[in-house]
Amino acid sequence: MHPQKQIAEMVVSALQSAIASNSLPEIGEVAPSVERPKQAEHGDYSTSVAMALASSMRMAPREIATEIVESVAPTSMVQDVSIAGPGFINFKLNDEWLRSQIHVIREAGVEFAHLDVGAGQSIQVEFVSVNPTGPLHIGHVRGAAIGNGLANILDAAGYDVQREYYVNDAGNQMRIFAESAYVRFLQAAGKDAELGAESYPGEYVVELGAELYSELGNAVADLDADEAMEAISAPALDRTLANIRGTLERMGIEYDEWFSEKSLIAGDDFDDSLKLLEERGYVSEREGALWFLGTKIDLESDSVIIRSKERGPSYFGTDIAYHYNKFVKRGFDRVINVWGADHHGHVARMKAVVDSLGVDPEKLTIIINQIVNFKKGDETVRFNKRKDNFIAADELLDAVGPDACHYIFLERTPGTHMEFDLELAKAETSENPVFYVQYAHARLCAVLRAASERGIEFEDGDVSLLTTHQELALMRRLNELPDVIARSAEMLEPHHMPHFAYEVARELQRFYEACRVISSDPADAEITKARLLLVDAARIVLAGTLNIMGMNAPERM
RNA sequence: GCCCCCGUAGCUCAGUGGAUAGAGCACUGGUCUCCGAAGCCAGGUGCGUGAGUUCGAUUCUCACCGGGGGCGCCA
Repeated sequence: MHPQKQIAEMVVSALQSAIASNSLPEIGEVAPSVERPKQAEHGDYSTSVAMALASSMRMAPREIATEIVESVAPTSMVQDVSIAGPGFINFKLNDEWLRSQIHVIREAGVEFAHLDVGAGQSIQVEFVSVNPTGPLHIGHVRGAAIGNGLANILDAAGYDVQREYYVNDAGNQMRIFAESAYVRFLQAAGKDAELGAESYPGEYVVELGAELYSELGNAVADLDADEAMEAISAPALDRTLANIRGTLERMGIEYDEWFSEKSLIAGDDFDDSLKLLEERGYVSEREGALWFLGTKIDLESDSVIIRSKERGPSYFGTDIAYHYNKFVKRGFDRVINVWGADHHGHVARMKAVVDSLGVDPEKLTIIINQIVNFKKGDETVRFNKRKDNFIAADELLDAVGPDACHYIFLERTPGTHMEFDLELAKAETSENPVFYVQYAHARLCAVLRAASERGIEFEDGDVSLLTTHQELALMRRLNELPDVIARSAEMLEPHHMPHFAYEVARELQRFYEACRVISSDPADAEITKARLLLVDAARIVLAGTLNIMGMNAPERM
C-alpha cells in the first residue's frame, strides 16, 4: 500500500477510535483527503479532515485535530504528527523508515512501487486507432504516448491491462483509399488513370501503388476494375498497417490486439448489438435508414446506424457494435478510449450508446488529446492528412527520438493545446528536460561503474550513515513513486510521471553535488558504501519511472 | 446559432477545495584538486474579467471576454 493511503487509513482508524471513546461525535463514513504540503516544514503528508468535519461535528477544527492526533496509533513509518494553522494535521516520515526503504527498493526493484489498487480489474486502453489510409503523422504521436503511458501506469497499479488498436478496415474512407491506391497502381503500370476529387493525393499512395505493381504486376493491372480493386485492397491495407505498426514499434509500443472493424460485421457483433438496442427501444427506421434514438437519452439528435441496405452501416453503427463487443462480449470492467480532438463531438453520443446498451457509462472513459501545434521557428505548421502537407511521425522520431516524444507529449495534460517547436527540438537539445532526466540516470550508472571498477562492494553498507539534508530529500522523493503511480492511475493522468522523473533527477543532482559518493579517502569507506546503496536505489526508481513512460534509461550518453 | 477544450511569470507548461501559487527556457552573477559541469547555487514578476457557493476558490457554479476545435447517411 502506498504511503499516502496508509496515512489516510491511519486517520480513519484514529477517527474511529476517538469516536468509540466518545471524544468525538458519531458521524458517517469519512474519506480523508491526504495531500503533500507545499512547504517542507508542514511535513511529508497533511490532511485537512478536521476542518472538513468542523461543521458536521459542531466543533472547532483544532479541537477535532487534537482528538485525532491523540488517537493516532504509532507506526514505524511516521515519526511525528502535529497540528498546525487552522487545523491541519501534519505527518512527518521517520528517517529510519526512509533509510530502510533503500533496502526495500533494492530487493523488490521498481515493483516496490507496484500497487493493488486495480485489484486485477480488466481495463482496456484503446489508442491511436488511426485509419489505415497512410502513415502516422506527427499529430498522432501524442495519442500514442498518452495511451501507452496510461496503459503502463495502470499495469503498475495492478489492473489487468489490454492495449488495443481499432483498425478501421471497413467503410467509406477505406474504399476511397483503396481506389486511390488502385489509381496509383494503374499509373505505375503505365496506364491512364486519374485521382477522383476525394482521393488521397499523398506521396505515400504513389509509392504504395508502385510497390503493389511490382508485387502483383500486369496480371492484376489487366483485370477489370472491380476485380483489380478486390485484389489490391487487402495488400494495400496490409502494407499500410505494417507501416503504422513499424512506427509504433519504434516508439516501443506493443499492442495486445489489432481489432478489425470488418470482423464486427462479418461476425455477430453488429447484428447482436442492433438486436439489443432494438429490444431496449433505441432504434427506429426512417427515410430508408436505421436510426439510433439518441434523443431518448438527452442527446440533441438521432444518428444513423445503417445508411441503407446497399450502403450498409455508418461508422457510428460499427462503433456501437465495437463497444458492444468491448463491454458485453469481452466484458471489460473499464474501457479507456484515447481520441484526438477532432472526435470530441462523438463523446457524448458514445457514452449514450453504452448507456443504452445497458452498461454503466461510467465504465467508459474517453480521453481527448488536443491538437498539437507544430512550429518551425515562428511559423505554425498545419496538418491535414487528406491534403498532402503532413509530416510523417517517422520524421519526428528521426529528428528528436522516441524518448523525447514520449517525454514531451506525456508532460502536458491531454487537454492543453500544446506547442511543439520542431526546430527547437532538433537544434537545442539541452533545453529538453528529457536529456536532463536521462543524464541523471546515466550519471548514476557512471558512479556505479566507477565503484565496480575500483572493486568496491557495498552490499553490507550501513544506511543509517545517510543523514544529510540532500540524502534524506532524495530518499523522500524516491518513496513518492507509489503515490505518484496511485494518483496517475486513479485520475488517469499520465503527466505526473514525467514531472516526478524530473523531480527525482533534480534531487539526484543536488545530492550528487553535495555528497561525494566514491571517496579516495580510506576514512570514508563506510559512507561510500552507504551512498552507493542510495545511488543504486535511485537508479532503480528513475529507470522504472522512465520505463513506465515508455522511455529508455540509458547507462551512457 | 449550439457543443467541447483552453486562458497561471516575457515564452512553454505544472498546480488533489487548503497554509507563503511553482518548474523549465530565456536573462544576470557566482561555482570544477578525485565518482560525467549536459551539472549546482543565487537573483522576480503572474491566476482573462465579474458575480456566486464555501470557514477557505487558480481549483466548483454561472455570465462575459479572448484563443482553438467540432456540429455529415465521412472516419
